[in-house]
Amino acid sequence: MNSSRFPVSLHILTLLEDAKGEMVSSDFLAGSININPVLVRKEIMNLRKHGFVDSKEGKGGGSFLAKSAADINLGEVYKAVKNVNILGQSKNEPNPKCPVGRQINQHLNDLYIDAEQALIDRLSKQTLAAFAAKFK
Amino acid sequence: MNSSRFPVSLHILTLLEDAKGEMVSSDFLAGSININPVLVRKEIMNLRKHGFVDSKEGKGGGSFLAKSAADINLGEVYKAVKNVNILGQSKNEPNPKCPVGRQINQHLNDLYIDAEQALIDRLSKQTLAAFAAKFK
DNA sequence: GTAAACTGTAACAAAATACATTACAATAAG
DNA sequence: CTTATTGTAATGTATTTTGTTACAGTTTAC
Repeated sequence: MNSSRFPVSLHILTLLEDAKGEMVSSDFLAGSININPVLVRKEIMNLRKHGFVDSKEGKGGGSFLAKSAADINLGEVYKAVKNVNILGQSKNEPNPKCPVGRQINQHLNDLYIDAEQALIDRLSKQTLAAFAAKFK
Repeated sequence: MNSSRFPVSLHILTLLEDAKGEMVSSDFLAGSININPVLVRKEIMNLRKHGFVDSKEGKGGGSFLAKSAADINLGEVYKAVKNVNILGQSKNEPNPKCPVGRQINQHLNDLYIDAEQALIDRLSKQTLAAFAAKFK
């Protein structure tokens, strides 16, 4: 997917933590983030798939954290949300007749995995609880 | 700019290191990377601006490394190329009436800077020379 | 039991971004 | 003076991201 999924997801999670277990509607979330409610629901679908939140349908429904904010770290959130390579896509097909072109995707990939791990390690040091506490 | 600037720049630099100081034309580079020569020249403009390469116009012209590959590390290359936030853009305007919306961009930004620094630190451990040597 | 407030999800539209192409002036070599 | 090349602008095309509309399904409350 896209480029603003992490900020959107973190914004959602922060609002849910703020709500202290109260149901929060996708319309309310969308209003704070200032994006379309359908996008919020799509993002919530993903957060739910990863066990961070749960939702209740019907009148008075909405979403809420499925586990304590202290048990969610930002590295996990990042992993739940990222699907593109951090250092840029290498979707193109380099020239296989060139020794560099032939091997570069493999080497880039190795580099990506290593660099991204450093990023995730850093993010994992911060919990959602700690992040949300900054808004107090 | 875009998502494939880092791989393209690194591909260029690797080819130039491979060429051992010989001039390499943007057409040749574009052929290995399999993108348009104009994009290569634009990327080279940036690499030149950052002192990694130099170019010579006219017949027989092309580009070459402006300093030893041992003195270029991948963190520098990353910094020369990245202009979007690593964790995604937060270009949108969250609702200023919401306590979370009002402050989130500042907190996201702090997080970005911290996380990106971890990434850069990791990338900085590898030189262009070491990366290019993998293609031997 | 039906109206209201929601979620879930698909289909489509619009906007933004990235990438490619064309064109051509300027430069340098031979 | 011809040829190969960079530098750069302008424009077109494709891809990706985001927004919108629509509506079926679920739950609540009266």
